[in-house]
Amino acid sequence: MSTVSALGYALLCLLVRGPSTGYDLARRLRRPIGYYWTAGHTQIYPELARLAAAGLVTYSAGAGPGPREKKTYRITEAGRRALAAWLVTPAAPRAPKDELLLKTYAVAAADPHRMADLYRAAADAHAQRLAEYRSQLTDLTDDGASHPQHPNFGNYATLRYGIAIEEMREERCRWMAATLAAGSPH
Amino acid sequence: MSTVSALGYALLCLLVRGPSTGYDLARRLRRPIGYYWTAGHTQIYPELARLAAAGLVTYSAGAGPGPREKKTYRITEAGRRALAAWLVTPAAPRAPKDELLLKTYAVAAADPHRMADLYRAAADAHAQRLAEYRSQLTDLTDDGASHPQHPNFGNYATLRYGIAIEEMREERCRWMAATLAAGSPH
DNA sequence: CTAATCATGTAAGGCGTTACATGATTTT
DNA sequence: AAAATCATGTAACGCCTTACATGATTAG
Repeated sequence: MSTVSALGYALLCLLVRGPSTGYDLARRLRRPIGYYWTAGHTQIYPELARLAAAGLVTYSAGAGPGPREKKTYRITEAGRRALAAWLVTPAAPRAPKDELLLKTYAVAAADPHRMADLYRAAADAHAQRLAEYRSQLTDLTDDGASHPQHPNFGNYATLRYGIAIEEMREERCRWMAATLAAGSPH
Repeated sequence: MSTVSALGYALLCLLVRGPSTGYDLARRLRRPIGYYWTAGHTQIYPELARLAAAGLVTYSAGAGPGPREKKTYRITEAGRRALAAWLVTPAAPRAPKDELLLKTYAVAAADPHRMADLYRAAADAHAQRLAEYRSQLTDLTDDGASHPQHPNFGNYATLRYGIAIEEMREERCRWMAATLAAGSPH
């Protein structure tokens, strides 16, 4: 009984939209999925081999640029069924290791002005990412991807989610910076 | 050159507030930190040994309830300095593996009504957690922890952060459920 | 001429979870 | 009598990152 890992399903999520090489999957993982899921090629190649062994993907091999063959992977019918079943399964709750929240818990153990700087820098990083997301959202909206039937609705919905996350985090970081600065006159 | 892991700093974050046994640290990690950082005792005990070897904590041993000695750990001056330095260091950006966002990306590959059920269930889970957080926030506010000088300000700030996260996620999940339902008449 | 891109893999080591192992005291 | 709590550890295994390894083509 071969259980598929979350990474395996992430690859199926990409392959259900079209065939790819392992290299191409690594590239497609970087954007937009890379904002909330990452994997390097060293994880992807062995995982593709496992998916192929389980019959969830197939591949056709040809001449590659390097010393090895280039393999193009496709999702199978069994792969589609496994993906559809996984998609509607509730995720087991996992604690999302958030280093900034950990630092917030112990904020009293460091200099308040230096901590305020940290939150200001984090807020700026969130603002920058927000700008990227918003420009991508404009393109998708122009394509009509805001309708659930549109093939790119998944991209649209994840972006809306991501934007809401970044907005909230930026606001929280600004609040922390302001509160720390106000509470500790220099 | 002993580099301390994030878990090590998490333990220092707890020990800076007071001495604890390894068992007690596991308990204190569950709430409120457990919402955004977890560790079982099997990780904690070896990590405490490493922190002790690095001179960041010390312990006093006594008779325990089981066959082994009970050890009470305390943070050292070197530990306080290391913690303070880490707190003001910007975190390396790590992708926060979010399974629900992955499923959102591939939402088109499953039945829309079943997916709407998934988002409704997730929204309810966020609502339940919100209720817990809000009741804890009330207690802290009554204690005056909303001021940055108060010893429990760290708890207050993390809770405010956590509440903002859960509010945003609940709202996003409700939007997904409603949009999917509206887009696919039964 | 150098760097980036395309393309595929292995190996070592750290991080994290689950299972195994022991045993006294307190609560149900 | 059984279960939960207090208390500390080891071992096996899976996930993930970093480093190592190869080599053609294209862009600057």
